[in-house]
Amino acid sequence: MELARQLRVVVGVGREVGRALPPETPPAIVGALMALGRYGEMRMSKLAEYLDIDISVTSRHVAHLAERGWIVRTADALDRRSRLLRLSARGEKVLAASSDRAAEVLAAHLSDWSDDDVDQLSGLLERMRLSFGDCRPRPYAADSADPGALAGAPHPPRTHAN
Amino acid sequence: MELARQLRVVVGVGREVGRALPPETPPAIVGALMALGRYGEMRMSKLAEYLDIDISVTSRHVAHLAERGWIVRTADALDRRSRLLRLSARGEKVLAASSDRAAEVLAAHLSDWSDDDVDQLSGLLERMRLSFGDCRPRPYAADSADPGALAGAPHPPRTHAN
DNA sequence: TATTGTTATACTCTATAACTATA
DNA sequence: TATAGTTATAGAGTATAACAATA
Repeated sequence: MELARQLRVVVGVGREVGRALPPETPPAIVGALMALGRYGEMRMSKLAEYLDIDISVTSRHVAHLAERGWIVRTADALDRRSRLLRLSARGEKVLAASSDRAAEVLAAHLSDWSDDDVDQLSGLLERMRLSFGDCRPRPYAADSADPGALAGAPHPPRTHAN
Repeated sequence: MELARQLRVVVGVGREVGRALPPETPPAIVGALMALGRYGEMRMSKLAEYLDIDISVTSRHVAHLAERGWIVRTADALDRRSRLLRLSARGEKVLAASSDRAAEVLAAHLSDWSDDDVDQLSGLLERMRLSFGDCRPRPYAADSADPGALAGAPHPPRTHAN
């Protein structure tokens, strides 16, 4: 599976794009902004799912965003344990600036790519994301000799759209 | 440029594949093994270029590989400052095991992808790598007002293939 | 009792700078 | 003087575990 090696390579490309970002908006922060900008208001657990990182890490990123006034947190009427997160006006501006910078770097390196090529790659990556789905670290690393662990209802019922 | 956001996504997928690797072979180490397995014997600076990381980081990874006997280092007769790196027999085995594990994870998530789809994505990623070329961190972050910095012969002459 | 989110801690990975040896 | 590589140090990013508040 040659794809495995290519994936390591893409991580390198991601680093390169990240290096071009200003210090105020490191890659992980921009990733959080992008997720909120693309999918709109959501709660912490959902953001962690989009970012494919543990919720504890997400919590720190969100604190970082809130300290700078880039997001607003409103109470979730249906579950007072959590709050809903969305970009503020300032957050939108920071996101736009970061996205523009990232796009510049990509455009500079991909100058000989046609729009179709870029769209094709983008589409395949989006599809790959969907194929991977929610794949954050999980407490079980069980091999096949643990029939009960995954049975039953591993996920709690969702009481409202999020 | 939607592609910028997709790139963050791929980084997440890379993490997911990395999480499946055993602790003895963390993702960065597997990346080094893969580069040596794919491109064969090379010197440190060339490996750093493939991995898109600073040579100091590469030095530590290589030390890690050497301590475990996964590579052999032979003298470079044309330049005694550097040594040539290549996989040992044990290194080949470790690489094979790691690649297999990574391939398993990918296959599990991409079970509904056709071979053509995978090849297409793999090809586009390879092309993207070539488009980015050598893009490790550089000491100059100069904007356009520095005409002399990049002129002349920025790279030393290559006295032999590496 | 289970779940959401927070905090403390440790580990992986990478970059910068100072240094040695060789070209 | 310049380059290849090493080591020390600092920082970003993430995972694990213990915890508080709510369901």
